[in-house]
Amino acid sequence: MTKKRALVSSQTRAEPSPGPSPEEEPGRKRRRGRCRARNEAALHTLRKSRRVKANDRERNRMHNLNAALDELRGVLPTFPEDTKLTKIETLRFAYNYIWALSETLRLADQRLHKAPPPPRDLLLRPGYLSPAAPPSPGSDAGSWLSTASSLSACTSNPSSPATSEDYGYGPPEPLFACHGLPGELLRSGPCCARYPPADAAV
DNA sequence: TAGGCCATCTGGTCCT
DNA sequence: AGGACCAGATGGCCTA
Repeated sequence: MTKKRALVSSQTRAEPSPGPSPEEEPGRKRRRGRCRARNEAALHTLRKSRRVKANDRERNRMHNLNAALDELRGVLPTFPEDTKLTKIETLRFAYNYIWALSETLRLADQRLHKAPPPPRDLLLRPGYLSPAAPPSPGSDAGSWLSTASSLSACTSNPSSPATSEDYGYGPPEPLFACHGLPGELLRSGPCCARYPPADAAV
């Protein structure tokens, strides 16, 4: 494993602390030079040990970060279940997933308050819940609903970001496409994050 | 073999 | 001063 290998290497790679040179001789000037050499050696070992500590902390920090990322993976539905999303996929998918969940809540809330339900044929339209353009947080769903007809279900590829925008704060990629009602979205939509089912297109 | 993903190291910067 | 955070560099592993 890379991790173990690197761990070992970081431990073994530590250079032996430079001791006093063998050709040291007694004498005043020599002694001063020896002091300097010792100071430098001490400084060197000090720096070295600080670096090693810093490396250790950094490694630990990244492990914590990865653990958090794993937890996030754990709550994201994928298909097959043991699919491991990459880091970037996990983050972008989580973004979309949260958006989809809140959109579902909003729709449910609308219905609860007797708002006219969206036409069923619209709900059943392929890609209804797969915003190709932006589920930007707080945005109105209407904007992307209008583009729904141009979407194809489960065709996006999250692992190949197309533009530099993908890494910025621009609209997220459509990591999944959903076919059907919001409930179905929650159950099966995001499974398309990585392996779009071939029969997903309705 | 090229490209993607990842872990680690490292030096710089900011904060406490 | 020391720790946290960050971004660039490097090298290994895996897959198409």
